[in-house]
Amino acid sequence: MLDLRYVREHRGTVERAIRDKNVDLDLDRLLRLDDEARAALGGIDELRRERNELSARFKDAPPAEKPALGQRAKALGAEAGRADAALAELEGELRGFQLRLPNIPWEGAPVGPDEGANVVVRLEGTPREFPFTPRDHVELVEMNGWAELGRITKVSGARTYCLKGRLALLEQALMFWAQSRLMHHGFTPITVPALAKPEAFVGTGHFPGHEEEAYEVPKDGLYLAGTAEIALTGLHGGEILDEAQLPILYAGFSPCFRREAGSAGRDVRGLLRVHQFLKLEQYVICRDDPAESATWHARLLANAEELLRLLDIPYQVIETSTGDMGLGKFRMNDLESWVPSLGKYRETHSCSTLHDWQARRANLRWRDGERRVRHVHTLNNTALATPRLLVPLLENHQTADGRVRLPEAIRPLMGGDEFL
RNA sequence: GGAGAGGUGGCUGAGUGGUCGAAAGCACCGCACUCGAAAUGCGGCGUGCCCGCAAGGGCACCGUGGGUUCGAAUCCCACCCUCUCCGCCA
Repeated sequence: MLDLRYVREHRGTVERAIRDKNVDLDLDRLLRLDDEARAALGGIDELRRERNELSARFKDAPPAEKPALGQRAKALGAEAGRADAALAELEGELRGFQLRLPNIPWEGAPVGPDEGANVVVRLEGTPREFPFTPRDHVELVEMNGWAELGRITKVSGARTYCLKGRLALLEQALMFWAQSRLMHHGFTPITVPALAKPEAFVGTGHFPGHEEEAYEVPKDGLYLAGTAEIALTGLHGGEILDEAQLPILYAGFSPCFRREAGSAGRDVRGLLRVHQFLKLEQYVICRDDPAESATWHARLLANAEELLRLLDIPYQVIETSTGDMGLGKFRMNDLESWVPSLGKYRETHSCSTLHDWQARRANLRWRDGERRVRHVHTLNNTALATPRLLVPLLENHQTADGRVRLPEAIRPLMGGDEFL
């Protein structure tokens, strides 16, 4: 969400963001609604002021004047009430527009309508040359009894899975390992609910717009979140944080649910794109200083890269284009891990800076040295998501006989064994 | 699921339907005292929006939404949430 005053005063910048982010939004209409709403508000305030004035006189007024005074005050109040109802309608419409206002992307973002405009900024690690034909992760998992991929659809439908045996253990080991490392980087491990109220989804910017991506629990008015970001943004929502509390660094762990509506037929095989998964998310709330949030952006990315490096997974860093980064993002970098069976890099991580766009929606603020109240900046980045990351992990480290060599970093948590 | 209690500013906690955006204390900020600190004293100290260059002015908000009234934190209704006890459960 953008400040309407900002929109009024930086119309050109907002127009460009709308265009670059490929957003369908009538800015003229928005500004017109804003004008009307402010004009209406002025009138209502004036009516109420008069009403309040009459009411204040009522008590000490001569008894003879009271009926007339009361009547006039009541009439003013009723008029204000009617005007207010009309204003509420205006504001409802205005808010609908306001919620779809995109954040202003940073000047370094490639401009383009979709992921085709994304830029590879760095390659890290070298994809392994296999002296044999590498198997894909589904084969590896099946020949080792590490999952139930077919059977479980009887129970839970497509895009669901069971991890079994040592792979089930590895998932937990990876999560524990990543959480520990982040803790040493100063992040507070925190587990959060996947269940959340729709307001929380509005707070992050997932609603309105991406309702189709979330599972709904209508009986209780709740939705299942596809990321810990939802709960973590809401966690401090409405608060005014003290400067001393900042930055807040969370390593949020949660089950994640995604309906994958619109990706029917894509990645249906295996563990790459599933409806339910586990994710450890780095999350930062900091002061609204662009230099500071830029520093955190770099650190989040570095932390995620460190984990990938320690797991010996080759990856590339993507600078996401304006059209692909999403409405609320200021900047977004994806990490894509090498998947041998596909012969390409696939997204396993996403690092985003939202500036105060989310903070405005979630009403998340801090008080600065001059005791002024300001919105915070928020950032989030995948630290580790499974089972998606298991795909490159298994495939990159497979041996000719179908075993998987564990990266050294994770061996201590897997009984010191070299192989899974 | 059953029974009860309660939701007021960062916290604790007052608040006869009118001068209450809200006492008091704590916390916090400024100043004084001090070599410095503590203690003490004085002053300040909610949020949002609108108008204004500013000074300042106005409106709204005491869980949420309705209602009664000239006037609601205070009365009425509904809902939400929290806490305690019982039941059930991981």
